[in-house]
Order: sequence, then structure tokens, then C-alpha cells
Amino acid sequence: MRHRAGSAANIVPIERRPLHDELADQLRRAIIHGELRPGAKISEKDLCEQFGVSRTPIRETLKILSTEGLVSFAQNRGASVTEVTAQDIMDAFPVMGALEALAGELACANATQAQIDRLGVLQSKMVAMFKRGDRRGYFRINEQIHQLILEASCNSTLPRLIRAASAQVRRARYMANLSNERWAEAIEEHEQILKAIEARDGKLTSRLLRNHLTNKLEALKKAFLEQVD
Amino acid sequence: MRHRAGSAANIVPIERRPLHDELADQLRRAIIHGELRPGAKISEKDLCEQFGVSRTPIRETLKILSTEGLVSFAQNRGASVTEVTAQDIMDAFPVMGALEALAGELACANATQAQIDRLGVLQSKMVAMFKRGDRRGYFRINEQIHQLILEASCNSTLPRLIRAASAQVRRARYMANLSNERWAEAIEEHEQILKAIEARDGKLTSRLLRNHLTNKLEALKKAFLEQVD
DNA sequence: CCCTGTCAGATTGTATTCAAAATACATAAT
DNA sequence: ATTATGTATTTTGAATACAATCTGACAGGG
Repeated sequence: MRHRAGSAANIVPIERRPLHDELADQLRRAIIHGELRPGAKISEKDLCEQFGVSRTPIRETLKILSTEGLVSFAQNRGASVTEVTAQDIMDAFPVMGALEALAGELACANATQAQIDRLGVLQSKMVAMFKRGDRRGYFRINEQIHQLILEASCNSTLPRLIRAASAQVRRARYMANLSNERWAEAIEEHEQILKAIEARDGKLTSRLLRNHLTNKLEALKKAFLEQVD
Repeated sequence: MRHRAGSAANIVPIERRPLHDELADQLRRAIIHGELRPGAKISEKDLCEQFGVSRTPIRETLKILSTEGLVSFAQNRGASVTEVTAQDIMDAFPVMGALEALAGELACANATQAQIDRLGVLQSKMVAMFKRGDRRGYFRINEQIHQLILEASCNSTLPRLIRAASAQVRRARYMANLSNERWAEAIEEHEQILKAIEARDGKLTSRLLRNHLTNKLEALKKAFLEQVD
């Protein structure tokens, strides 16, 4: 627990985030989930009406998302959701792979035992989700695992970068379904990764994570080819 | 020549960049060069007066730099130049190393022969700068080389990410001087990297680039320890 | 003397307004 | 009919205006 205020229970620090922050989260989510389609024009006026705010925070938000690569600007012609070609998505995977591999390697060196234990717990939860066939739950735990590895890496640069790269990869998830075979494979890969981290074998962890991303991409390619509807 | 307008000579498309673009470039440079010190408060009003623009584009610019990690915001307390601890800078190097290594590996697979030839030319120029003792010129060519490798990698995600990571690394350059010994070493390393790319040996290129960054960091650490003034 | 509370001034966050450019539409010319 | 030109409308880019929050000084009480 981070804050303590007297003996009162459930005192939680009130937080009032700036509008651009809140807006960025919502728009980011909408883009990643595909609710805003690639290439779709983003009208500032429309957004103002939807969110009930003025153009200033909207414009600041769009600048942020633009830097993150989710939104593109055309001179005097406003913003649009960045188009992603299949190539763009494929490009994102090796980069993500390199970064996650590094995170894993560093985590082997820097993780606390508590963090490694927690990884084990999450892994079990994830397997439970798999057995239950709960895809949404699986993805949630999966993200928590990657997040924990990231934290354990104790590197201040990685989070920002991975965040910047992951958006495209996460977009991909919403464009093609996870096949059952691939799902089982992924679970198995995670099992190995966990073992490698527990053994604090940096090189192995690194290689496994890179392969994990490569396999993810291969599965995605296949799913795309089959899903020509 | 990209445009042709009748027979008139030297007709060049006029370009008017948005203010936030121009501003971002200038502020980014100022921060990287250390003209704006880490931790320094950034007053919007002051910037308005300095640049002769209103607060709107200034604020958009600050949001951009904030996403890039160069500027930090405190709730209702405005922006300041992001503090970098020695640890932060050290953290940036392995990340940068992983990304550059990937860029090199991909470049080996995807570079055109023309690009590789051009790398050779740049390498010669860089050696010339070294022999002349022209540090500024050296850094300029050095950046062009890394830029070219990046282009040759034909990956759409890498440029944005490397850009995001490189700022910290480039900041470091302005905080400690390049020793003559390290300079000579770096030239030699570049020579090897070039050879590996010419041989299109992806694995080797990758390893050399990662080491290059590691050595850069080691040299930096040493320079810092000596420079206790 | 230190702590607390209040208030003026300054600064940031957001809304509104003004200006410039792009699009849409109507009209004229070939 | 089709292209080109001129005008109106819309939308973006930037500036200004207003509101909320913070800073710091100072007064009064413990």
C-alpha cells in the first residue's frame, strides 16, 4: 500500500488526470481494437462532440498518438488513423521480438525471487484460462506476464519503447483470430520461457522470447491467408 | 527532379511546415545538446516569447517531446526537461544496441548493392574526418551511416523506435567527451561492421553492432569517472 | 520560533475566436 | 459534355480569452 492517511479506511488519493491523458487512452484503445479503422479520417470537430471537450485537448491528444505512430497527419488536412499494411505489421514483430528478448535477458539478471514467483502464479492462471477456453482472460494474463518481465528487467528505457512498438502488434491481434493449435503452442512456449527465467538463463530466455514472437507472426500470417473472407 | 512546372526553371514546391514541427526540432536539439539542462523547468510563456508564437503550438510540441521522453509533465505544474540519471543513460545503451543490431541484421538481408557501396563511401569520409581530428564532422558522418543502415533494413517500425531511443544516447554524447583512444577504436569497429555488411553476414553484423554500443557505453563510463570536475 | 491559513500573483488547463487553407459546389467556357 | 474557374462552406492551424490550480508571502495563533 502506498498511501496512508490516518486511520480512515479506503482513503484513496483522488486523481484528476488531464483531458489529453484520458482522451489518449480512449482513442488508443479504439484504434488498437479496430473500432477506428486504419485510414479513417479523424475529424476534430466530431471528436469534440463525442467527448464533449474543446479542440485544444483533442489536438494535443492527436499529437501524442501521432508520435506513437497510431495517427498520421496530412498538412492542413487533419489527422487519420495510420494505415498499416501487412508489411508494417510483419515489420513490427522482429522489433518487438528484439525488445522482449532483451527484457527477458535483463530480467534473468535483475528479477527478484518474488517477481519470479509471481511469474509462476501468472503462468498457472494463464493455463487455467486456456483450459477454460477464455481467450479474453488469456490475453489479459498474457499481457500481465509480459509486463512483469518488463518490470523485472529494471531498465528505464525499455517500457517506453516496448509500449511504442506493441501497439501495432496488439492491433494485429484484433485483425486475425488465435487458432486453437497456436494457442496451445503459445502456452507451451510460455512454460519454457518461465523455466528459463527461473533458471536465470539469460541467453536462453532471450532466444525463446525472440522465437515466441517469430512464431506469433507465422501463426498470424497463416490465419490471414485462411481468413480470406 | 520530382516536379516539373512548364518550362520555368528552378520552380520548387514551397513548403510550410506546421509550427509544432519546427518547434519540436529546435527544442529537441536544445535538449539533446544540453542547452536546456535536465530538470530545468520549461515555461510556456517564455517559450512563446522566445519563438514568437502562441501557446497552442508550444503545448502541442511539449506533448510530442513528452511522448518521446525528453520532457516530463507534472500535474498543473507544467513541463520540465526530463531528468536523466546515469542509470537511465546506461539503460538506453543495451536497448539501442538491440535495435541497431536488428537493423544491421535486416540490412544484410535487404540492402541494395548501391546502399552498401554508399556505406563504403561514408566510411571513407568518416576516416578522413578522424585523421583530420574533426569531431563534429565525424559525428555527422557517423549518424549518416547509422541512418543508412536503418534505411537499408527496410523495416517500417525500426526508424520510429530508434529515434525514440537514440535521443538519450545522443544526449550522453554531449555530457562526456570522446577520448582519442576510444575514437580510434570506434573507427576500427565501424570498419569491421562495414565488412560484415558487405559480406551480408547478418549474425556477425548484429553481434558487432551490439558490441559497438556496449563499448560506447564502457568508454562513456570511463570518461565520466575521469571527468570528476 | 514554527505552524497554519489566507490571499495575490503567476502559471497551467481548457474553451473560444480568428485566420488560412482545403473541399464542395455552382457556373462559365470550350 | 467536360474541363476549368470562381465562390461558398467546412475544416484545420494558430491566437486569444477565460477558468482552475499552484506558488509564495505574510499575518496570526499556538
